[in-house]
Amino acid sequence: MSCMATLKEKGLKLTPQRILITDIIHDARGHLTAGEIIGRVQAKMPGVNKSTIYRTLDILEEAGCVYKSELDNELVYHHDDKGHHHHLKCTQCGKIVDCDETILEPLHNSLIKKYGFHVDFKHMVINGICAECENKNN
Amino acid sequence: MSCMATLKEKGLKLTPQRILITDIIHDARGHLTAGEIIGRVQAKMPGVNKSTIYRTLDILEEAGCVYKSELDNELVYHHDDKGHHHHLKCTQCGKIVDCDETILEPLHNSLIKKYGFHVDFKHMVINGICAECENKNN
DNA sequence: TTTATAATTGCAACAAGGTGCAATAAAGAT
DNA sequence: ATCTTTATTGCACCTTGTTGCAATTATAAA
Repeated sequence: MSCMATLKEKGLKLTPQRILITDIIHDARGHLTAGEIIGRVQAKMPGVNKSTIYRTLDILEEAGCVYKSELDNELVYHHDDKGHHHHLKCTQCGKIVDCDETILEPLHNSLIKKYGFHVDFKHMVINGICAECENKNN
Repeated sequence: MSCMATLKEKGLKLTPQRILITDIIHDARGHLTAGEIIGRVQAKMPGVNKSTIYRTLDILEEAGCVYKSELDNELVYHHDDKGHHHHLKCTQCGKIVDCDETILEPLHNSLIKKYGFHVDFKHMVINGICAECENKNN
């Protein structure tokens, strides 16, 4: 539970809402959409406002406790300690395949060389056509 | 103006609204946000509803006349004939650097090899830290 | 030129996410 | 245990984008 400690170090207050939200993300395996988080929070603590939840998620993200990415025009969050990985999303069948981080290393390096640009490659979502759909199409 | 021809071939109707929207994207250099398009359309033809505009943009995208991408949680559109390129967006200073398509070729190939996944690499937005900000930080 | 028909529009309502502000509550000081 | 300060909450409202549906209009046929 170092998330709480991290927040405290930043001079942030440990409110019941924040503790609950952090616990929910901790307990989840894989990612949760903002909507799922809102549902789970309000099930345990009715009356918590969605803006509180969005704000807390932003704080946790900035503190490095949680990663935020975008899937299907929805924000998704997951806890730090699952390791970085990326999502290959098939725009035809909707299937999502996880792929590991190393595949983006070469791109990372060439962008630094050519543009001095340091990419933030955490849980990217890459759209395209998966192997099965590609076969069906041909 | 082959956009209009393309729409006609698909059995779609050439309404004044569609013609205006298509012209505006044609006339623009670089990309336009959805909001900018809505503003320009309504300046020339007041009363056109935003849902008409969003729907037309989707149709034009599916017809291959226009490319849609996402910049800063906003949809941006640009006309076909500017060629593919990508945007490197600095999350610190907000600056956007265009980079050319070839830089993603190796990734494209390795995703096909490892996962059989055919990435749709049109006008991606890649977040990170630009050279200048990186220098300032150190 | 009129008519038939299917596509399209505008509208109203909705969903996700974000923001300014007054009321509230956590945390340290007394 | 109480007070003070400052962060945080909830609220109401806003923005971008989407959707179902009745009214309208482009198009092609008569």
